[in-house]
Amino acid sequence: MLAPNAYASDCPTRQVLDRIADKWAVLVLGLLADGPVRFNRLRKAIDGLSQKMLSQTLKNLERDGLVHREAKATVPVTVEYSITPLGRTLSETVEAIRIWAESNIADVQQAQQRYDAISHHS
Amino acid sequence: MLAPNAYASDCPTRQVLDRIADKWAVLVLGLLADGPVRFNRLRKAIDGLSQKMLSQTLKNLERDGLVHREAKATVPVTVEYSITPLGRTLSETVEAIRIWAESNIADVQQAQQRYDAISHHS
DNA sequence: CAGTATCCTTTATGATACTG
DNA sequence: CAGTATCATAAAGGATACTG
Repeated sequence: MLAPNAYASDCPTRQVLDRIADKWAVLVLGLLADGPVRFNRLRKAIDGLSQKMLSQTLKNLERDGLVHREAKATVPVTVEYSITPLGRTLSETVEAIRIWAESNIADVQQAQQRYDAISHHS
Repeated sequence: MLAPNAYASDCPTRQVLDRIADKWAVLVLGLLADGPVRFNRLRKAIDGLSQKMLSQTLKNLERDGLVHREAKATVPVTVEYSITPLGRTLSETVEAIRIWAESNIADVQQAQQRYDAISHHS
């Protein structure tokens, strides 16, 4: 069996990478990892996320089998999004990235200041 | 000490997340994790990556202290990019994502086909 | 409530040409 | 070789209005 080569553009792995390389998807998945959340609640929870982008992000995540959508026949309708088992396995590795970011933000910012100070006229 | 909240737009952690949520950055970092590589070699190694995007990506990675740039005074000049210790710690967690993608691509594709089959007129 | 549809602006990216 | 500069275009995203 051939190992996929993520450096080739026609590799399906890169499609997955592209989806994950989506800041909204990462943040949505992170929230859903803690339990089911309704549409508007997600929207309010993630600062700067527009309705359009949320809708689009959720649709992609659902299509990829990472998130489950359940509409309840109330009036008005309520829709609950939850993470799937597959999505959960992904969210765990993505969580590692968030933790890295939180742990190393100081180093990164320091590097940025050094960089900006040395000519590299921003 | 306050824990950063990645869901707030003004959180520096989200800046890091945004950088990582960049498919080219992920791919470049992945290649550099295996050893130093010159500019044009990187360009050829990553399918679909234009000179402009590579240049931009490398500049960002360097500014964040994740990648080191070293110009050698040959004629013509050769520039070698290498991963920094900080970059290496990140690349290890990012590598987990690539592995996830390669391991689960089949499930994702199957989910996509199911999704597309059920109305959801693409 | 949970979206969709449309329009419009901004941003990202590609192509090309040029330089130390 | 390793870029930068410029222009053109495509894609992403926001605002607003509307719907089941």
